[in-house]
Formats: sequence, structure tokens, C-alpha cells
Amino acid sequence: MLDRRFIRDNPEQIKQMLADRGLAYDLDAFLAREARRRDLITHVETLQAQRNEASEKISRMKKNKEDAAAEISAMREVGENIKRFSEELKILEEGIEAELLQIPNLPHASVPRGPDAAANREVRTWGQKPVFMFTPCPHWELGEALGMLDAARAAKIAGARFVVYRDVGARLERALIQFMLDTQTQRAGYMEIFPPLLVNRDAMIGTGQLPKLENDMFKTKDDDFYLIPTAEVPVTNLHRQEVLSKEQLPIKYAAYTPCFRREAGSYGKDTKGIVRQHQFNKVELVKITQPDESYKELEALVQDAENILQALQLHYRVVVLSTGDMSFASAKGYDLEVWHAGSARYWEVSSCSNFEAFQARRANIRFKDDDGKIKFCHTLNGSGLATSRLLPAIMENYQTKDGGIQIPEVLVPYLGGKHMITPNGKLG
RNA sequence: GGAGAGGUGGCCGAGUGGUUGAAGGCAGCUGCCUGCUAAGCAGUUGUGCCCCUUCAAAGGGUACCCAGGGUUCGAAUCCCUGCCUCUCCGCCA
Repeated sequence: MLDRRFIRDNPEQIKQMLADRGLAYDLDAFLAREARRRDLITHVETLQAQRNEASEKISRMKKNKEDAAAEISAMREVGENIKRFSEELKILEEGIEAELLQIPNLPHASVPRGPDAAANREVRTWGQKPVFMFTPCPHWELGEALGMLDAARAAKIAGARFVVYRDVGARLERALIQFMLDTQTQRAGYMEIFPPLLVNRDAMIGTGQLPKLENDMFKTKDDDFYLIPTAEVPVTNLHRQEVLSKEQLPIKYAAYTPCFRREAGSYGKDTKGIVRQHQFNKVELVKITQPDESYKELEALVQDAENILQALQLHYRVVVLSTGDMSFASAKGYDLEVWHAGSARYWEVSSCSNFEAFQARRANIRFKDDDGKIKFCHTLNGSGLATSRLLPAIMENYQTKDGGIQIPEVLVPYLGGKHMITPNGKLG
């Protein structure tokens, strides 16, 4: 959510932003409603002041045993007017608030302008695509052959876009999660969080998933709960409605959670393998910072995510998202894309964003600055990382000619000291 | 699921339908004082929004005693609904 005062004072900049993001929106109508709102407030508060003054007088008269009947009946009409205009104000305010929740964040000046992903800019790459003396298999074939992934039985118990991790597959998944959490908490200084996987509507609004993405979320039928699409939601909202001290900042959290997404509208897309599932595992990094440090922290966050890929010796590239491709709440974002040798393409394995005060304003996360003023924090988050894109990268990039998989060095301690998944699907 | 208790300022805690932003205490801040620490005295201490200004500050107004409704000239105080916390019982991992 943007600051209404900022919108009022900078309408041209907002219009440009909406155009950059490819949105048609009648900002002038919004500004007119906002002006009407302020008029109404002035009107209502004038009446309230009048009422307060009269109340004091009535109270005084009663104390002196004077007759206040005239004053009381005069105030009856004022009271009714207050009620009437307050109601109008409330309806107007709710409408404005609802619209405010629909306006996306303002992109940072360094974000490339462009209508879609084609305008994204590659920032850097790391490592090399692995070279094979044979044709590398995609992970879904490897997973089935080695008994690591079972899509058919997952369909039986849940449906399409689910997978069962099996035997060494389950073990490798768990090892990855633990390795990532250990790295982020022990090396990079994040505090581990394991949050609820069901959250209320306010939390979803706080981080910006709602009201826009209602159709992308799983929700419970009898209670007003949503399954989290990312740990960003519960973790960022930990500090909703709080005023933090400056000494607490930056707050750095790392959370492993399953993530749940309906993937509505993606029918027939990415149906092979585990890259697009209704449920997947992710370690998420969340930061809450002072405003003037958030961009420095964004770069550090990206580095923390990259460190996982580097430790696993996986080739990847870093892309800065353009105005047309960045997410609704983001002011600037980078995607980390890891190479999958089997499908011979890059896959987004992490998305790191600085939301500036956009989420903080929605969730009301503030801090007390040195000047004693209370200001909005900046929030950031990034995957560190998603296993549904990472596990395939390992399987495909580390596969051997005989049909086995070599285990990346850093994971060996997490897999009982074993260095290989043998062609019969066992650790060896 | 059943029964009961409760939600007041940074914290503890009082509160009558009418100068209550809210007694008192603690903590914090500012002065004064005492030759260190302590004690004492006086003052001060929230947030949102609107207006007016503005580089900023100050100022004026209004709202906020869990949330949302209602009664009333007037509600922290009365009524209704919801949420949350605690205790006991039941159930359960």
C-alpha cells in the first residue's frame, strides 16, 4: 500500500508507474474521492467539536441544578448529523482503502522499464553449465527410475501437481532443507522460525497476497484460514501492529515451510516433474530493516541465497526484474535462476524483493527512529531456496552415465557420509 | 465441545454515564539539589487522522480504554455480537 499523502502530492509519478506496470487505472477519480474524504472529515470533526462544547455546558448546568432541556434538544440534531456524515465517511473510507490495496508498489529508479519478462536484465552468472558425454535425463525420469519421486501414486492420493518423495528422494529433500537452514542460521545470522501454515485474512492482506490473488490461494471451508503460499506471509506478519526499537533492526528470519498454491490458470503448463506443484518446500528469508538500509540488505539477501547455489556448485544467473514482470508488492526484485541440465533451461529458484514500506504500511510494522519519530520499516524477502527447483537441478546436473547421481560435497554430511545415489536408487 | 473469569496508557493497577488521555504506582525523560552510586523535590512522557502553517518545529481540532454495532444530548463506564487470553471438565497428537 502506498502512502495516500504521497499519492496526493505526486499524482504524475503514480500515473507513470501504473503505465510502466501496464495497468489502466483512473487515478483522478481516486484523488477526487480522497478530496471528498478530507472534506467530510473536517465537517464531521467540526460537529463533534460543537457537541463536546455543548456536553461540557450541559454537564456544568446540571451540576448547578439549572434546566438544560433546551441545550439537550438542540444537540439531538447535531448528534444525528454526526451519525449521518460519519456513516458516509466510513463508506467512502472503506472504498478508498479497498482501492489503495489494489494499487501496486512504486518501482525503484534502478528497475528496468519494460512491459514483460523480456525487459528483465541479466545481472551476472555464476559457474558453468555442466557438460555431459551422454544425453542428460530430466529429473522426472531419474526420479522414477531411482525410486525417488512417485507422481503416479501422488495423483492417486491427492491429484495432479502433487508428488511423493520416496526413499532416497525423501532423504535428499530433507537433507537439502536442513543444509539450507543450517547455512542461513549459522553462517548468515538468520533466526530460525517455524510458523503456522494456516493464516488469517489479515496476514494475507498484510503482505499483499490479498485481495488481488484470492484465486491463487487454498482456503479452508469452515474457517477463515488460508494455506500459506510462502513463509513470507506468516513470518513478515510476526511483527504486524508493532513498533520496533531501532536496536532490533535489521531483523533476519529464516523459515522452512511447505508452500501451497492453487496454480489456477496454469493448466497444462510445466506438468512434467516437480517444478510446479500445489505443495512444495521452501526455505524463506525475511528481513525487516530501517528504510535507509533496505537496498544494502537486499543485495546481502541475494548473496545469502546465491551462497546456497554456490555451495552446491550449481550454475545459475541473476536477473533483475523489469517493471512489467516484478510482483505487485515489490519495489525491486531479483530472480535467481538455476540451470537444469535435463530440461536444458533455467528455472527460477529464488525471488528476492525489497518491498520498501509497502507491506509495512499494510501490516503496520513500524520502528522508533533516533529523532523519536515513529516510521514504517522496510520489509524484504527471498527464497533461500525452493527445493522444487533445486532438487531437480541437483538430480539433473549431478547425474552420472550409469544412471546414478553424485551427491554434492556439502550434502554428504547430511546423507550419512555417502557420496553417491547408485543406479539402483540407494545411497552408496 | 461444555462451564467459568477476564481484556484499561511502556508495565502494574483504579475507575462513578458528564473538565477522563484517563487516579495511584513503576519505568523513562528534564530541571533543581546532595562532593561519587543512592535518596529527595518539581515538571514531563502515547498513537492515528484533519486543519493551519512549514525547510522543519510549534499550534488548533478530533478519534482511540480488545474489535464492531446499539442506547443516550453525552459512553472506558449500560446493551448486543465477535475476537483473544486464562482456569476447570471432556476429547485428542
